[in-house]
Amino acid sequence: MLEDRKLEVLRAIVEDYVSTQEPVGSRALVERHNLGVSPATIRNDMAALEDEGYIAQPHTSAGRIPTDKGYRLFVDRLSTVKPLSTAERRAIQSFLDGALDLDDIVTRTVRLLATLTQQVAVVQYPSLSRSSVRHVELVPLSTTRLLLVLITSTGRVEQRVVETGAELPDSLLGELRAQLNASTAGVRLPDAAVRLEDLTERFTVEQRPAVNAVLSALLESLVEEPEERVVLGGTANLARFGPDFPQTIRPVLEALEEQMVLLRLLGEAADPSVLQVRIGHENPHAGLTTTSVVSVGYGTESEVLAKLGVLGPTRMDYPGTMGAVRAVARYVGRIVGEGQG
Amino acid sequence: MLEDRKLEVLRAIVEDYVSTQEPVGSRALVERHNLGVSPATIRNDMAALEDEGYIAQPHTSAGRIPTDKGYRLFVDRLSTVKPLSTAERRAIQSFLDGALDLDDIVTRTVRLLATLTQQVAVVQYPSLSRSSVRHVELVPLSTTRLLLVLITSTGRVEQRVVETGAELPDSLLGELRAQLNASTAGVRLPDAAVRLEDLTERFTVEQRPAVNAVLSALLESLVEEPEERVVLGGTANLARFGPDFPQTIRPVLEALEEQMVLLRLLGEAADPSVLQVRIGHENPHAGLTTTSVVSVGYGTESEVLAKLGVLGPTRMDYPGTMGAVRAVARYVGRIVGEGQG
DNA sequence: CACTGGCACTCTGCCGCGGGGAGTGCCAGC
DNA sequence: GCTGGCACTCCCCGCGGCAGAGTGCCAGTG
Repeated sequence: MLEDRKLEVLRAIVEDYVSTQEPVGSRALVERHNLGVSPATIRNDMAALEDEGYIAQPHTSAGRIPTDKGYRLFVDRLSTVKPLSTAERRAIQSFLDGALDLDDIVTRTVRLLATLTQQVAVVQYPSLSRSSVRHVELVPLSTTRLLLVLITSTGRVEQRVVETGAELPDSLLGELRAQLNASTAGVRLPDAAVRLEDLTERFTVEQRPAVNAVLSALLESLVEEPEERVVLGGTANLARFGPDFPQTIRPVLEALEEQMVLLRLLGEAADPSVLQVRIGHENPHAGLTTTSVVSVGYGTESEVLAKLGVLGPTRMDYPGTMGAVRAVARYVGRIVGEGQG
Repeated sequence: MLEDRKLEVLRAIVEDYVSTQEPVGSRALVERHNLGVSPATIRNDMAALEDEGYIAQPHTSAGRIPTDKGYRLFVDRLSTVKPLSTAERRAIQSFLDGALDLDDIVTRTVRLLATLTQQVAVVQYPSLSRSSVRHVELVPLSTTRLLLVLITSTGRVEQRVVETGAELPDSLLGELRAQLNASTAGVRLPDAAVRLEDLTERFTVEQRPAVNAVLSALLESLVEEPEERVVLGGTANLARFGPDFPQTIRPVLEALEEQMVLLRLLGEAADPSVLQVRIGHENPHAGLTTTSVVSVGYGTESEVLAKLGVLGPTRMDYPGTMGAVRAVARYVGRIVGEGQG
């Protein structure tokens, strides 16, 4: 009984603090939530919760605010993901259905997430390594330079300029193009890299330098998993961060400019198909300790292709945000999945 | 003599205000700049400048700050573009020279501009309409869908999924690909659009629906000049905007999320090869009235391919910013120009 | 034993006050 | 036309006091 009420108190504190953004005291707590006890009793519980590190006082004789640990408990045990309203679901669908190509899908998704959650949205492009080769194209730019274009099953297009060193006649180019496509089309990117290995031998010694230049460029595109691109939106919502502003927002904006940081924010979940919540200090970046990240993978049923998520102040509406992130991920996954066929 | 000194006073006010960010008074003015007169004299000049609308007082008995009109005069007649130091020039060069492809060039440029000016940088991708067709590629996705890839002379790649409606056998696909390339390769984009017009007639009536689907998709890519993409960076520098923060930064962040707004910010100069400065209310966007934009076109000697620029508070170092923007534009123009060959 | 009401205490936020300082406008004088 | 001087205005800052909110503790009660 006692333990239960303490948890209930913590839940109430989190909810009130999230909605009012002000430290919450014992009196206000009993008034808003109908816990059937007096403020004094609540005070005892609060003292205990504070001892255990779930809440804290900004100053003596102020109300309590949740700590990161408190939010953690709230997310893990005291809340359930809030499903979206049907109106919201319909809005998501109609907003995403008009998308033309991959760029468009990603752009729309990031906007959608941002407006839905009123926070900063982050969407990663579908990963190369988990998609397969659709087509490889070689386009001559000059006698010794050509453009290598790699098209993947997710609709992504990678391009790269290759210096062949030696001259590359059209006939050879055609042959090479045919060979490349024959041995890689429909194959997973990492596997395709393997297939390239013995391709050199099918060409004459004179041809090899140029061929090898192309091959190694393609290999890099395939293997290096170059720049896993990340797009973000809704930065204007940072303005809602709070009054202790400039110090808070500066490092966040800086962090958001670094692709690497964004990738790490989304990354590293044991099972990426499960909603992941990183709260405050749990984040892998020093500038984001007053910030929480809600992220999840998206893709087909069998596979996660990339991740998306939302970033906001630790004091955020976790159930709502988690619901929105999960719902958007499902829709996007479905759409990207279709493109797979 | 008198007029000259008044201008000198205005110049001094702008410079001091930019560096201190505080209203500047008559005493401080004579101390820092060695105008050979007394504060009382300066006060008379200031009163005149205020009457004419070049400066204003935040409150009675405070110093003066420049108005938009004051900055305008400063930029037009009282300052010269400040050339970069050789160290800076060298840094620009080495930073941009490592670029691999067009994406990379643009990304690096935007970072460079942001760090150089300590402000928000905006770079537009080289325009399609001024470049020419390098290659058109058709890649089958399914029996009735294919991916159209357009590669331009600036290294840009446009992709689009086409629903052909009817089935499109490989042989026809090859024929169509050949025809498309034959009639458009090396041609300016708008001109290429014209060349497509009579292409339909070379195919049989049964083939035409599918062919036309492809043609119209390509036409759109060529003509519509779809999404002239704009990239920005250095948003963290918004944190330096000032203490009257949240109200100021919010609309700016919102404006920066709109591609259309960014385009208009850069756009619409009579001669885009000349540095353009938009000060405060001169901007075409309501949220950016406390903001100035310094922009200029970049490209080859004969042609402007796109624009880039910097956005910051009206209270900015105009000579330095203008110098940096101009220098970066020149280097980028040179690099993009090389790719033209 | 858990809960309650009461009480004393602490700290914040806010208001009004007053002085110092910076800056101005004006005027009389050189 | 420039200058020094002077009175005036207004902002900013620190101070003290007061109300309010919240706490911790304690003694009392079912």
